[in-house]
Amino acid sequence: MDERYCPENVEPKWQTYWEETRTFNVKEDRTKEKYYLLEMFPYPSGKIHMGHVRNYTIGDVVVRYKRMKGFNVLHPMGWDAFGMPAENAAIDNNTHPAAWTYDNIASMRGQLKRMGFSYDWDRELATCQPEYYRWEQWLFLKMLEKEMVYRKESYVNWCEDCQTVLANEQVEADMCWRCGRPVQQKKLWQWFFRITDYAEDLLLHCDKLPGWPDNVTVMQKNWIGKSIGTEIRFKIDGSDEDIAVFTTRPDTLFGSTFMCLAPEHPLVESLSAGTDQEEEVAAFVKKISDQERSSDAIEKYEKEGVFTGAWCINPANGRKIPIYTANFALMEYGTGAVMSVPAHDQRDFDFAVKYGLDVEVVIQPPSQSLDPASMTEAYTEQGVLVNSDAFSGLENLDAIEKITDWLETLGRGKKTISFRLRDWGISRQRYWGTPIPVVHCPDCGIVPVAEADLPIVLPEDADLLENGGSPLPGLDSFARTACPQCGRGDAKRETDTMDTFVESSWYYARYCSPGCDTAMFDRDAVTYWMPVDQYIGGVEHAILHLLYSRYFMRVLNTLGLIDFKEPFTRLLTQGMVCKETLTCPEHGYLFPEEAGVGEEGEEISCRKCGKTVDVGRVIKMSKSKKNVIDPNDLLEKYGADITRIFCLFAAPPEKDLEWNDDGVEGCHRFINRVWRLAAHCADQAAADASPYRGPAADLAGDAKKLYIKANQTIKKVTDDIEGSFHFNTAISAVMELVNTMYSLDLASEASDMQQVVAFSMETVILLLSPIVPHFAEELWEQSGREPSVVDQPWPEYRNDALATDEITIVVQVNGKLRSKFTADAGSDDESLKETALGDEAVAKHIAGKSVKKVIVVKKKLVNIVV
RNA sequence: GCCGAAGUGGUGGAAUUGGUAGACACGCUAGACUUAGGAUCUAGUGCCGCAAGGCGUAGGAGUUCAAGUCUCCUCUUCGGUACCA
Repeated sequence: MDERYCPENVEPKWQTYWEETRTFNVKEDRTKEKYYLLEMFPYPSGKIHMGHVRNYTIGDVVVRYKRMKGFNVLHPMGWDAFGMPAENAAIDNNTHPAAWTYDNIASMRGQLKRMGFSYDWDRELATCQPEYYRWEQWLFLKMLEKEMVYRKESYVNWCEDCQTVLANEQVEADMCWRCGRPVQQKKLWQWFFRITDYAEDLLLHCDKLPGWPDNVTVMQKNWIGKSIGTEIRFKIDGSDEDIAVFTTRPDTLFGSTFMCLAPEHPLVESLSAGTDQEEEVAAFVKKISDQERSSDAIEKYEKEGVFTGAWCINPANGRKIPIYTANFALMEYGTGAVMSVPAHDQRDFDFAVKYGLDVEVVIQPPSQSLDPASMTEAYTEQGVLVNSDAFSGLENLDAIEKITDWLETLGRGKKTISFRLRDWGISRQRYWGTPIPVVHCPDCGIVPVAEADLPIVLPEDADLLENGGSPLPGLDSFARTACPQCGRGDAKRETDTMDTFVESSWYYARYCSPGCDTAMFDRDAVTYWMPVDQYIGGVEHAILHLLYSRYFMRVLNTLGLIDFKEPFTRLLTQGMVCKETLTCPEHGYLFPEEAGVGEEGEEISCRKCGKTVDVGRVIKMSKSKKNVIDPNDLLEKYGADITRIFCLFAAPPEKDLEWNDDGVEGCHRFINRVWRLAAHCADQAAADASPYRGPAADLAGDAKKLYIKANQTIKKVTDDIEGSFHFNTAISAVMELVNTMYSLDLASEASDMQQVVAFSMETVILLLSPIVPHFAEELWEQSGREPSVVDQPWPEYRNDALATDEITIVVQVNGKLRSKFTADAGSDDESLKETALGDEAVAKHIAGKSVKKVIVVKKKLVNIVV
């Protein structure tokens, strides 16, 4: 046996063994309970980073544990292969997105294999393969048939200089990231999935996902954002037309003193036409339309608006109020029109102050009297209605329903439910994605491609354009086609591709039968494996990816393709791996080794140019932020197992991890401590002893102590994996057991001690085996057992071997710790109290005071109140 | 802005229903052992103090015999984001 653990010899040996024995390849087996564990598949960016290592290590431990528990475990891996980075890399490196992507897949697959992850590689898939996206196109056609997908006009970021559409990420401070020119908004016809049809159901089931973390379901609920409110119709002055608004505060209707329309609202142009305001309105609309309309960007803009020149009538009191168009009114929410009540809405108040509009108080707080002239902010709390005709005097919460009912009798309003969730726009004016399978015919309009013609293969002979735009519209061999309906030869194929979130919304179902070429998936396989029992991935996907996946399963369910609706039974949202940024003004982001390490208080400087490095914030590691740490260095130096155990030991999985590899030496030492311990045990009589598995009561002394510790450790590790995935505490429990073994005289000739040592050593190996599998296999084999440790059952603990005979009792005086003593585990409260009161250290603190009360907490503490 | 989290030694992190704050590690300080290693072993290590003792879980209030844990307020950091009318 080597002096120390040599990963360079051991790890390839067992990786080959697992591969040759096809240990992790699975089939449907109805005699066994299934367990489907999935980690979010990676984007093939080139190299795996620490976030992947952390994510996949967590999953791998659970998979190996469940396997030992007797489950038939599915653990697949694949590639989320379409997306923008491939296009950017293609332009930068003069290659093709496909070549770049497949190269990256090859090297990342190699890295994952080197980590010893237990994937069923036979099920590997990449979403850029026509065999995969074919079924996505097929589903699109089904959805089109059922009107679950539709077209409408909507805005995209547009760079006039580059003549191309930009993703939000490609817009930096309102400027195009390529040419630095201002970005405009451009209206295009785009495809949308009607996810809002499922808003109610998606919301309802947020409460039926007990295996999901609360923060995720809460975020999803808020994202869907159901609000019950009232739609109120205001008559336009001098016209028969109405403007509908949606409000959750109809109780404030009498206080509405102006109205705001979204700049995109269809009435904005017609209302201002012919008025003095026409030009000003047009200029404002143009200005707003050039601004990025994402919330991040909008925050930067001050609330502003322009009078449209038109007025409307408040249906409650007949008051004539001005109609504005304002940048804070959104076309996507409610009706695109806001009834503004400046006295009771802060945004409206700010706007009213800025433009000198009336403020009318209609709700009075209980204790004070509001005066519009002296108000400095809106009053948004509860109160009693005033200035509201027949409704004055009502509590405002009661008035909500009463005013709504009244409006209904007037024919001017009704109760309405509104969702914040918007339909999912899936069109992307990009090359590297799934082609949308429709044809635009000058005669027939939009015509779906025939199912028999699928897949519509993304042409791989296209060259990316320098401006980053899609080459597809200009590629006649792809874009020109015959109309599937009338046969007309000059029809144009749809050249937009799908949002890459579409591929990731169903890949987990495809893993059940990845080779299936007659359907999206084999129904029997999906029935057996789905839903995913445990999904693991970054918390940054808490909303979009997870919500889209839930939506997709509902679509498949509606189409009769599956019997369930929720894709993921349990969810673990893993924290991000973060890193402090080090930025040189000359060279941009620096890796730590490129920056000179400054002494305390000293400035850090760049090794290349000597300039002072800016030590920035701690942010998530990501390709785009160029601060990824390459796990290869760790892997080279320590091997897979030490990298794995270190990732797990550093922090509990749901927590963010600020990367720092200082602690890795400790894990390295621990592994070698176990290695030497195993070697030592093999030299002892324990090598031949059969592991003790009887009751603790039959043991005494060190043997009993060790036996109890081993049983406690099994319980602790099992509970940690099963319950919370807190591997860090599971590992420290095993460290404690190992420390206990080191502290005892293991060479004792006593046969029961030898049996307990054999049991403890076996326990250590088995408990560590999901975490450091190569290491465990090697020790298992060297202890003279047959491979493989992955086929061993998970160790069981005995309930009669968990409690020790003696307990430590803490003594407090007025809640402050003053003394401790040990007592027999069976001692009753009264005797503990006696001992505590008689304690020397305690006597000092209660001397001269009278004991008012003594609180005894069973087997824990005594608190004396004086 | 909104939604969701997090804040504990020099560092990563432990702490059942409120019940010994700092498990387990890293680092550091001594020492031992050496055919000097990427060792290994032993002891110490929250802060202040010679000590008795006091102070300590982002900050401030509160509830309680007892608060890292519960309540309220404030601050900071992180993730998501499409200005919730």
